[in-house]
Amino acid sequence: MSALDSRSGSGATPRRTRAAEPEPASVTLQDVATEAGVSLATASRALNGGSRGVRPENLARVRDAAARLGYVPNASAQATAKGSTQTVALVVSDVADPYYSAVAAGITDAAEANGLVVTMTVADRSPRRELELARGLRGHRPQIIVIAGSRINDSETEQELIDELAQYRATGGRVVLISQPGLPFPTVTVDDTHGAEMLARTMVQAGYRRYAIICGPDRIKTSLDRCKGFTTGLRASGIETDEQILIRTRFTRSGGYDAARELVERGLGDIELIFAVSDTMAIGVMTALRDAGLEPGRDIAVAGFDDISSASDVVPALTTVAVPLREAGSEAVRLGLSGEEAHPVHIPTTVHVRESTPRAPASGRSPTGPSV
Amino acid sequence: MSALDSRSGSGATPRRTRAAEPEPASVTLQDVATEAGVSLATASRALNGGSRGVRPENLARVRDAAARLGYVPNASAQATAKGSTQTVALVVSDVADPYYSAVAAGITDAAEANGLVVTMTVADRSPRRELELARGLRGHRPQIIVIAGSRINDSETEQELIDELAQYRATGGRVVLISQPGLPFPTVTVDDTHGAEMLARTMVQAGYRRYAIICGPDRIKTSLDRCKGFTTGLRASGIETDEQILIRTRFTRSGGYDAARELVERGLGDIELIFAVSDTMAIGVMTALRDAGLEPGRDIAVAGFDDISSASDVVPALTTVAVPLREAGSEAVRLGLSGEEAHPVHIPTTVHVRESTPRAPASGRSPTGPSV
DNA sequence: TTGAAAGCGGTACCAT
DNA sequence: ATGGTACCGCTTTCAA
Repeated sequence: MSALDSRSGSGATPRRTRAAEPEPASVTLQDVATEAGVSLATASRALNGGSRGVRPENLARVRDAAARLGYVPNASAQATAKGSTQTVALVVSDVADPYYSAVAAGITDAAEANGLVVTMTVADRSPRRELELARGLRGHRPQIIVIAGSRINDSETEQELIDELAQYRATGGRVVLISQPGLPFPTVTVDDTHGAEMLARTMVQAGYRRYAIICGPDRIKTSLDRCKGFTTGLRASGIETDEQILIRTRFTRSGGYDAARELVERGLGDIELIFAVSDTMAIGVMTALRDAGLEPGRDIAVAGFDDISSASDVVPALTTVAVPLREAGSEAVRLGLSGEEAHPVHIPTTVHVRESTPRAPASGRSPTGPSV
Repeated sequence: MSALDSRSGSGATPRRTRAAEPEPASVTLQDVATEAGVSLATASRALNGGSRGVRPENLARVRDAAARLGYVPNASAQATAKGSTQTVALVVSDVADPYYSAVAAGITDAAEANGLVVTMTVADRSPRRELELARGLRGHRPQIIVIAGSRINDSETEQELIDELAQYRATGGRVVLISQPGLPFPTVTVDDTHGAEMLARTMVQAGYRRYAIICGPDRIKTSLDRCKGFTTGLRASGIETDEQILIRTRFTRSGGYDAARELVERGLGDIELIFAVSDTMAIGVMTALRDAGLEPGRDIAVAGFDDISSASDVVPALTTVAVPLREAGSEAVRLGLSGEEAHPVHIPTTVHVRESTPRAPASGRSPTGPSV
């Protein structure tokens, strides 16, 4: 019987001896070391330390013991000892929203590919909550904190958030923002402006000349950018300002509905295409048109932005701009890991032409639409 | 100056400043204690220990110091010291899938309400990956591990997964499964069977008598349950078996499309309503009908299951059964926290009647449909 | 190579 | 109430 009880003072086994265990306690590295007949340090090196400097024989011994005991290293203990974790923290506004869940998917993809685990929190579209979460997350000492939210002008909590994140960064953390440029941190943004511009150019090429543009409140940057981008594209294609009508409404489906109804009521005139700055709004537009007896895609064309799944399910399928949110998510992780203090990274968007905007002059089918 | 620092950064890093500026290294509880002029122990009690047994004056001192220094407790250190974390681990098949993102939303809701943070991982619909993740997650010692996946008969990894989870549970962890009954752990399931049955009854009441049922492979439990539930409902409402046609296909949109086309090709006969076991399939069905020159909702009724967002965007809006996945998620956390070794918890579903199944005999609008 | 031991940032028991 | 201190489980010098 080897007398190598190196544990704390007492000669008794550290674990309970005979009493019934209320809590089994999980296998520790020390257990593995003992089982393998090596020291704690060696066991640690064998299981982690890259196995460098451990005699092959011992290496095998330790690995065997670990497997036999079902040992899993305690991540928290590793983190305290090393001073760094293997996690990336994510703050989104709402997981159930396809926009954010796509981003989250991209982030988990990239994170897992790098051996990181994602801790996800939901800010519920509240800047204050976002701040609280950032603070709490700091306690977990993640390698990266990614915040994907629709920044709204709220300078009050904004400064606090910046301070919080700055403090996190000061201790070695990396912050990456998604779609909320203007803050002093590396940012990944979707190229809304350019996407909208390309859509406009494509529509003009398809033969449309007179437009109604339905957008949301200007303080929502996403909406503003898409709106501006679209008009820029029209102008660049030679469409005059007096051939465009601009309507401002809520950034929701019913906002789109109401705007389209208003449009119909005051007379569509010779408008050929209605562009709504989000697919959701565009779907509201379609509904309103139908309710007014107009058939979208036949009587009047409609286009949206985002390429949500409904966009291709709707009839006629909606022409829109696909936003690679998943890529935006992965890119955020990449950016965080790379340490670059890069300028805003722009994620390109893609125009998808579908049945809601048939090629105006010709009578053929839509020329580009990939899926229906 | 006490020379006991052998850390990497050399002794140059001052442990405390004389005035009020934060340090480059992150603030520790010891820093706060020193700043407040109390012991580590007291600081710990003041900041956590429930403030019981700390003189109000010191309590304030410590809290002030903490705030001044921007102290945030190190979650990993707390976890190692306490032996338990404040996290719930979630394994989903695919975050981007609305089904799972809804579940995830419910879980984060409930978790955050209980002061827990969620670590989310994606199994990518692979049972093997699910197993690996479960193992890795165990290392984080979460309070609960929730697995939301579509269990498929894969007894190979299944046993390994059970072993892994059992080991986790043996050390005090809680396991909760969502929608994959049959495993020896607390489970939350959606009441597919009953929902389908209610849908059938509702449709019969609405006047439909002859049905086609399109379902997926029987090994997908969800599909099977819905299929069975529907036929049970029909039978209970007095619909004879020879008034039903059953078609088996893939559990996808194109599966629905193909099945409906086949149906049309071999003659719809006097079929009045097509029920597809998922909305996605139902949308495929609608497309196929249209392609065959039939107008869904007018020439023939269509119903689905899930109430995905497209269901209400499609025209005509799809009659379906809403599945409260978000509630299923919250319920899972509740179940995990409660410690009940409950029988499977069933989450009830709700029938939503919309335009795709107009009340057959009468000519009025749909009687129940809440939203359009 | 290997083991002993000093932490990492906290918690909690034990005297005082 | 408060401070001293023995851990928690693991990493990483430092000597041997």
